[in-house]
Amino acid sequence: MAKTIEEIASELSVSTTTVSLALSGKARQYRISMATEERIKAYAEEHGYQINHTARSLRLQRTDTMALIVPRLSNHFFASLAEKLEIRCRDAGIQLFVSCCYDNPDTQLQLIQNFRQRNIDGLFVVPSNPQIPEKANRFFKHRMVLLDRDFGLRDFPVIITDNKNASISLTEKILANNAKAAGETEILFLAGNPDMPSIKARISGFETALKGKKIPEKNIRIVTVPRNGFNEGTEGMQAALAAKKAIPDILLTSSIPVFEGALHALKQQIGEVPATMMLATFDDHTMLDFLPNPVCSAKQDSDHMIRAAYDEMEKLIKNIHAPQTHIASLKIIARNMV
Amino acid sequence: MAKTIEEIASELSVSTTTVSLALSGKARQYRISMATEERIKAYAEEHGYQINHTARSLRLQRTDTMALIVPRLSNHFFASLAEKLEIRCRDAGIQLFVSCCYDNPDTQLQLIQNFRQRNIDGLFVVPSNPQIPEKANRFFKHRMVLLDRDFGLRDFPVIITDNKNASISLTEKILANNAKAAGETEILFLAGNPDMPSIKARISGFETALKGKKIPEKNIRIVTVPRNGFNEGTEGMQAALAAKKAIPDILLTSSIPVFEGALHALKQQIGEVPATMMLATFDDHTMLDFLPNPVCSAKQDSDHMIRAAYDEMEKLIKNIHAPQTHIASLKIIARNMV
DNA sequence: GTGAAAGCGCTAACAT
DNA sequence: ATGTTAGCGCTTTCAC
Repeated sequence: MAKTIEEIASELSVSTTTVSLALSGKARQYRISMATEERIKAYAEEHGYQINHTARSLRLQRTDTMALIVPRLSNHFFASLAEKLEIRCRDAGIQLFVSCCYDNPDTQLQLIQNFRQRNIDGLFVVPSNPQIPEKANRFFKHRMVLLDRDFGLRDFPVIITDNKNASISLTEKILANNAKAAGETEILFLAGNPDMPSIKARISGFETALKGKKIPEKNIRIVTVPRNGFNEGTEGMQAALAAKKAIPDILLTSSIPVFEGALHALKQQIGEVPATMMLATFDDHTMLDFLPNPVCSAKQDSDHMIRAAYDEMEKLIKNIHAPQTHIASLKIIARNMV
Repeated sequence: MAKTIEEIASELSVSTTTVSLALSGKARQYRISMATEERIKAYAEEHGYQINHTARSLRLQRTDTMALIVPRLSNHFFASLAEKLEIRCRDAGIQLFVSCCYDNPDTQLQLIQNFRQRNIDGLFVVPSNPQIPEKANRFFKHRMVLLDRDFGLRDFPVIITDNKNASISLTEKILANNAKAAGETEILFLAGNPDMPSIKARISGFETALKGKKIPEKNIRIVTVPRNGFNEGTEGMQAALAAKKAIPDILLTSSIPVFEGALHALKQQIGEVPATMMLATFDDHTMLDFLPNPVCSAKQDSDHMIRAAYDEMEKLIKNIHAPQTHIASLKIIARNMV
């Protein structure tokens, strides 16, 4: 084991108070003499003293630890959130636990309980259903910031993106580039879990944008799948192709994994992704730049989201109860189109 | 605050010993009566008792906490490692800290010190240089598993992939599909930080595979860049194009970010990624399926790596000092080629 | 079958 | 300017 404050104290024939104060930089405040302070610091340095954070946490009732629960890290958007939040926390002296719940409410609840037992100071969570925050609140009296999904819980800070408007922009952008006659355009929106508010908003924006666009009702299809995953994207596209022989001219997807799954199904079923098919998706990925198709994506502003999320958490830590909903705007990125 | 064992004890007029034993499932072992055990458990349940992990950790000198340090989570390979390791740890009752060091040795050292102070039980790290493990070992007496990079430190468990052989396979695969005459084939390998053993092995495999392949020396270019990043990929490709007017017929890259950066540069400089250019990269990505080019990738077996890593850590925790080097094999995935 | 008590390492109010 | 000490909540040895 490493040296303790008590050992240092006895070896230097001073009290633990003195050592503690010197090492925590409170020497001035408590009028420890410069000489003593220096002597202690030098000795600690020499022997590689490392504070025991566990003991400190127990005493201070604060662990300088927070947690982030996301569905998956293999979804680049969440990985990016995690990366940025971890760095933001670290800058504040907080270490971050990162967990994946696969959008399973039971797993999420278990994680929350686990984090409660570990006395984390705050929780960032992408809630998998509207009940989670209420339940979790028994444990974290409002030391909780909700990310990415707005279930209308105004009692907590919520950080989301402007999905409806982005969906409108995305749809309009792609329609503006559509070479086909409106009457003959087949358009398909493949959307993950429609119970999620973010997905609801994306669908709603899509419908809004299509109003009065002269595309016949029968040519517009919205296929929802239970999750925003690759397999679900594949299955959704298979189902869509089976239901109607026509291959869509325009494909929108609600996330990158669904996008990938859908294209995978296309390759499987018809041997290729027709190069003229217009593609649009929520979230962004560099690889989209290299597809031959016209591709349009809606990139979330994860920097903004994390900044807002941490700011809200700081308010909670300071016991300021004024939860705000932050709506970050998305950026539409178009490739191979005007 | 939540109820403590002491409160429960006094409210039920039993001792803290009894409560502790009942709640930790050691009632049988210590011959607590069934009746008492049930009474305590029911009471704890009813009042939502949550163990205080901090206090427990202090007492047990064990936090049931580990940490993973990777360069970035925005690199899908590392995100995938993190996701899998977190789940593996959680199954074992361990919660995982995940941190990004951006391959900065100072950051990495700071993180390691921080984790030492937090008394984590074990550290998984992608070392950013060969000195890190030695330095970190002052803190973690061999409770450390090294991932992805083999600096030849046989004193620690190391989990890597068989980069050299994969590089040979990758190169041979793409050459076998090369339609051009060997004498006229321009081949470029764009490789991230050549100080990293993984990159060294990839370069070496590339060179080995090219021996006796009749491609003239002057047509083979290896451009190294300081990091396995997008920007570095872009700059590397720009440099390659500037140095020689010829656009390579075959492009290999050492990672997905470099791959993306390189293709980005191509689009910028010559307006497109020629559809006949043969592409090969280490690591894998679903999106590669959708490029029009012949594309070949070497996918790491992250499941295997994480399993091995955790097994090695378990040995260390049990004070079995028999560090092994695990070499996971890669899978070559070919698209638009035979 | 159950209880008393020490002690993990730290902080900070209070005493000197 | 520095020292004494209680106590954060838990586990476990030893005593009864």
